[in-house]
Amino acid sequence: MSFSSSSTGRGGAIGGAAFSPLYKQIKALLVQSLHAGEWKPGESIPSELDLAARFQVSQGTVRKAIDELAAENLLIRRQGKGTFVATHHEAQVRYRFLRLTPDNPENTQRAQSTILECSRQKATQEIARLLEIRTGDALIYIKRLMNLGNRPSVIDEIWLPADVFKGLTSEVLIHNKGPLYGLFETKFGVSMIRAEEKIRAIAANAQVADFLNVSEGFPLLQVDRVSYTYGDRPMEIRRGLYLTDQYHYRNSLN
Amino acid sequence: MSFSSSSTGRGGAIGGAAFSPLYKQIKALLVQSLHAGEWKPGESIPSELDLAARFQVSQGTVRKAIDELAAENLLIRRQGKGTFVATHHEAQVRYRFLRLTPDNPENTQRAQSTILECSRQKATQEIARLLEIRTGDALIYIKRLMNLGNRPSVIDEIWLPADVFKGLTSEVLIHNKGPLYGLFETKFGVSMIRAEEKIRAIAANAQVADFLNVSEGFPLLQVDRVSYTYGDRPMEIRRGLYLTDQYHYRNSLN
DNA sequence: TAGTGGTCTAGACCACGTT
DNA sequence: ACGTGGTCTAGACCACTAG
Repeated sequence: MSFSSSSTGRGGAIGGAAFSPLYKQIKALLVQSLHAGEWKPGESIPSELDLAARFQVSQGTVRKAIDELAAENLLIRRQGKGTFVATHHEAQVRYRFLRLTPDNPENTQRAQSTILECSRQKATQEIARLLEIRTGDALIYIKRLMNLGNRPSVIDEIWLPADVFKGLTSEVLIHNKGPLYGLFETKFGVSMIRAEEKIRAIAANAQVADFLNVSEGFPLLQVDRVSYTYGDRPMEIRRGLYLTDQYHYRNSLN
Repeated sequence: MSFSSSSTGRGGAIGGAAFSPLYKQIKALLVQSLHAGEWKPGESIPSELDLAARFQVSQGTVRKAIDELAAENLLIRRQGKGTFVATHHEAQVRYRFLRLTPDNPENTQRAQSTILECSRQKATQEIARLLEIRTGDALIYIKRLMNLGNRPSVIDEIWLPADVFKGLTSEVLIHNKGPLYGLFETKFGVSMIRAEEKIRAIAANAQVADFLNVSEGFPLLQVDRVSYTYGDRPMEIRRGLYLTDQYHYRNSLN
C-alpha cells in the first residue's frame, strides 16, 4: 500500500484532515478486533506476517502498531511464541491494578476477599457522569472486605452498569477465585485496560473503623478509581479505603 | 556495522554472554554522554544522521535508541526541530513530579514555597541505605512549606548528599524561582529523571498541624520519595505531607 | 526444522519548522 | 530550500520456542 495523507486509505478524516499514519490506523483496527472479541484475553493474535497480509501493509507497519499496543499493556509479546491478548487472570497473585505493597516485602500478601454486600442501586448524578450513563440508570453495587496477610486491610465499594454486568450476583462473586477483573473478562466480556485514580487521606468513620479493626478517626487512604475498557469507555467506579500502617501505595514517576 | 551476538561490538560482555542488541548499546552510550554533560538539559542533541555516522550504525538503529530514551522522558523529540534533553525548567507551572491536583480544576494552583530550614545533618542508617552512601555521611537538610492557591498545603523535608550539593544554602533556595529540580540541574548538574514513591495516610502531629492550619490528628498524605539521576543513582530523599481536603494525588494505571 | 518475534540495514518519501 | 524528525517498505539475518 502506498503512503499518503489522511485522504487516503482507512481512517481518512471527513473534513478535519488530521494526518493519521498508517500504523495508527492498523492499531485502531486491532483494537476494534480486540473489542469485538475476535481474539480473547489470554489467546494469541495472528502473526505479524499474517496481519501484514490481511491489512496489505508491510510487517514493519504492523510491528509498530503492535509495539504501541504492547506498550499500553493491551498486548503482550513473547519472542518465539507469539503476541497475546493481555488478561487479568495471569497476573493472579500480583493484582495488576492494586498498588498496595507490604512495607516489609517478606510478608507475602495473601489476598482474600469477603463480599459484604451486593445489591442494586440507581446511579447518582456523580456516578452517572463518571460512567457516562444517565442519572437513575440501574447499577450493581458491591461492597467487600479484603484481607492481606490475614488482616483486614481494604474496603472496596464498587459500582457497575447493570446492563453490562447482568447476572452478577453475590453467589457469582463468592464462587469466584482470583481477581474481580478476571471474572469480568470471563463472565461478562469486559476487559479493563486502564484506570485513573484520585488519592486522598481521610479519617475512618465508625463503621469502617470496625471492619478494619482500628479506632474511629484513624487515617486511611481513600482511592477513587475509574476503570476503562477498549475505546476509553468507563466501566467501573470504585472507592477503596486502604489501611496503610503496614502497607503502602507504591508509585513510579517518570 | 554488522549485527552479531554480544561477542561483537561495543558492550560485549566479558563472559556472561548476555545478548545485547546494538540499539541498547547505542542507548547506553547516549546516556553516558548525557551523564557526562556533553549535552545539557534544554539543549538539542545531534541529529539522527549525525549520530548514526558517529556510531557507525544505520539511522534506524539510532532511532530506536532515541525512541526508548524519549519514552523514558530523558529526551524529547520535536518534529522539524530536533531532539532535546529533558529539563525540569520547562515544566515550570506543571511541576513534573508533583501529582497533587486541585479537586476543582478551576483553582489554578499557584505554587509558592517558603524555606523553613536549611541545615546540615549526618545520614542515619535508613537514609544512607536509600542514598547508597555511608551512615554518618554529610547531608543537606531542607524543610519547606508550599502554598497552593494561597493556602498552605504541602510540607516537604528533603535530604541531599552534601558532597554533590556543595554550596546549597538557604540564600540560594530563597532566591530560586521555579522548581527545585530546575535549580539542581542549573547549579549542581544533577538531573532527576525518575522517582519512586511510597504513599500512606498519617495523622498530623502538633507542629505540622500548625503549619497547615488544621487540627492535630488531621489525616494527611505522606509521600516518601527517592529520586534518581542517570544510571539509577539515588540523589534525593524527600518526605512530603500533603493536605488533601481540596487536592488529591492523581495516578494512572496501565 | 519451522514458525514467531527481534534486530538491522538502506533507501524513499512525508510532515514540520526555520531560513 | 533545507534540515529535522516521522513513516513506510523490502529484505536479510538472529534469538527463542516448540514439535
